[in-house]
Amino acid sequence: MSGNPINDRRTRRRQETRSEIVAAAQEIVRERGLAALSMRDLGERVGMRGQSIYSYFASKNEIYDALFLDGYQEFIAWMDAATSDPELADDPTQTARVMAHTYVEFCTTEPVRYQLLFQRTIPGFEPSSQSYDVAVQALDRAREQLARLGAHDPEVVDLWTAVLTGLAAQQISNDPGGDRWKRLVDRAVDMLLASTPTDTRIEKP
Amino acid sequence: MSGNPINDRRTRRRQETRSEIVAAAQEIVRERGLAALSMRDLGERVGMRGQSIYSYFASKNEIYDALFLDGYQEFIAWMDAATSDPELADDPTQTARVMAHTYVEFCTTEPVRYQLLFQRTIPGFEPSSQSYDVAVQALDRAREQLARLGAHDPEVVDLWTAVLTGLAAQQISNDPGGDRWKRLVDRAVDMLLASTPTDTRIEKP
DNA sequence: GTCTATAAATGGATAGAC
DNA sequence: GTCTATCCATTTATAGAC
Repeated sequence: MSGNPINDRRTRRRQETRSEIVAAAQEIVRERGLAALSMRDLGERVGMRGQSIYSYFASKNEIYDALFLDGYQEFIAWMDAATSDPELADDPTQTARVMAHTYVEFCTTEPVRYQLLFQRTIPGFEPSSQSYDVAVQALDRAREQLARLGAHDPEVVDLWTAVLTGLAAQQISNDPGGDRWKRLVDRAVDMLLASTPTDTRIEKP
Repeated sequence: MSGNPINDRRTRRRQETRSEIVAAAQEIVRERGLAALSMRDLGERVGMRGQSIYSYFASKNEIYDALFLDGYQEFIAWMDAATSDPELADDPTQTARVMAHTYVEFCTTEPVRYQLLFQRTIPGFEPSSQSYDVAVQALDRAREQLARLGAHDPEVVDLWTAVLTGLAAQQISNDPGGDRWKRLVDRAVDMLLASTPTDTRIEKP
């Protein structure tokens, strides 16, 4: 990019500090909720005054945006890791099952992330267009995989996302830390598969 | 209670004002979200200073509690109205279908209420024991109705609530004002019914 | 790049006059 | 029962010294 080793070093340091700040922000919202993030606390946790954060992020919304982007990148990583098993390549049904488990686990292990990424519950926050692009791309990829089960019917995909989101939502708000709804994932998948007529599925090549 | 007509009148007036305040609070949260409720704004909307509200409610949490209680009473009213048709008395399947539609409609017509009653997303708010009792009672009644479909298996009920909550959640956060998920309710009910083996259902008397 | 100082707004809650 | 006055805490963000 620049070719100047001094500038390179400087921007690298800067990126490191930005990452530190985002990591600290993640800690805070995990412990106290999305709304409880304040620049003071954030600064304190990262070892500087709250005002100094503004040297790295122009506003609090930019911090939320970084969390949002980070969250979707983690989401992609989770899904990729779960579906990368070569045995799944020819088996869309099993792939869908694995994805279902991964999605619900992803949501319930970090409820705040679920809220930020999938529920859009933050008062004045809108993701930047770059972050939004990543989000759309991540969700499209997941939906595309599910669509292989019922290619002729987009409603089937919506039904899948609703069922899995519902399991996560109920788990988070009515049995946090438990598995009352998480353990129903397989049953839900069976139900969804049964309701998708085989003749609408794409056959193996 | 008192027998004193002057005190009666006074407490009646007082109750009227309390109701006015709760109604105004409902307006505010509907327009601007649960977190945006402030005593100042609330006072302004009801025609007094924010501080004067404290003559009726000891704290802001008491206002949330009144909204919570009110919301569950509305929930009961919706469910009763929807299931009071005498033709449903002998038909648990059709009753479940009607309840499903009513629940999703109830959640999506007032997302803030869904958030307050079913998602517990308010920072420091815990319902009072009285309000909590009403909530438990309301949910138990609904679950009891659904349980008639799969009496031997409480997991079936949890699956129902998850699916319906998921439809509402997706509708609210991904297509507010539309019907992309609402229109899948019948399909979801069919799917749920199909996954509940007939031999586990309670037969008509 | 981090600090101090400070602006400017907001919000919950209490005291006491009327 | 409602008001004024006020306290106190919190928070986002900017200006400017170092």
